[in-house]
Amino acid sequence: MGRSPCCEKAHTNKGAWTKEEDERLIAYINANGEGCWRSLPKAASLLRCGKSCRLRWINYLRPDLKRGNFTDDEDDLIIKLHSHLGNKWSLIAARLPGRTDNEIKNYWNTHIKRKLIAQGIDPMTHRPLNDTQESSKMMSFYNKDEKSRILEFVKRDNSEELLSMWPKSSGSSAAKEWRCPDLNLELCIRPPPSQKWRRGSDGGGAAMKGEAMVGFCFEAGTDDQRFFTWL
DNA sequence: AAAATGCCCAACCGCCGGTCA
DNA sequence: TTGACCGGCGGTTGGGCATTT
Repeated sequence: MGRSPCCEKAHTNKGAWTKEEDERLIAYINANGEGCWRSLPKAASLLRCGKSCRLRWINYLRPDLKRGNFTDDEDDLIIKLHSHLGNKWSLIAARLPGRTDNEIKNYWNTHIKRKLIAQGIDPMTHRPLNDTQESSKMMSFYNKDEKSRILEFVKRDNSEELLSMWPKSSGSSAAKEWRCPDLNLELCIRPPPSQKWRRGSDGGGAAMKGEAMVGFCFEAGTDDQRFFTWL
C-alpha cells in the first residue's frame, strides 16, 4: 500500500503566497509555535499543504532570517564547507546563522559555481578543471625524495614536520594551491576505522569500545595505503 | 518599442529515514 | 515486524524581472 498524499491536493492553493496567507501563517505560529505541519493549514485556516507552510516559514517568514547579499566571508565559508560536505545544504546552512539551505543552494547554483569555474576550479571536486596539467606543474615543487619524506611524515602523524615542508614561496600562486597528485587529502566526518587507530597506541586518551567518537578526520594516503588523524 | 534571451529564487516534487501503533 | 504517518532533504521547475538584440 502506497503512502497517502501529505494533503488533499484538490483543495489546496499553489504558487506564490499572498500577503494574507503570510499573515495568517505568522499569526498562527506566533501563537502556537512551530510543528504539526500536517494539521497546521486547517488550524490556521490556510488552503495550503502542510509542507508548503513549513517551507514558507523556514525559507521566508522566520524572524531570524538574514536578508541581503552574501558577504565575502560567507562565500568563503560556503566554498570551504561544500568542499568538505558536498551538496549537504542543510549542514552548510547550519554553519551560517540566518541563512537557509534553499538560499545557499540557490546562491551556489547561480553565483559560486560560476565564480569557481571562472577561476578554473571544478565546483564539484574543488580541483583544477585541467587537473592533469595542473598536477604535473605543481609537482615540480617536490622531487621524488621529498615526496617519500612527506609520506613518511604522514605515516608517523608528525604534523609539525609535515607543515615545515610546505612550499614557502608565498608569491607563487601555484605554491599556495599545491597538492600532491599521488596523495588524496580530504576531510570527512566518521568514526575511526579501527580500534587500534583510536589514539590508543600511545596509551593516552584511548576511547573505549562502543564509545561515540565524532570529529573531523584528516585522511591522507595513496591508493594502496590510507592514513588518518583527528583534528 | 518590442521581442528574445538570460538570470534569479520561491516553491514544488519525490524520496528517505525516524517514529509509533 | 509491518505499514502509515510525518518532518526533512536535495533536485528541479517555472514565473517574474532584467538585460540584450
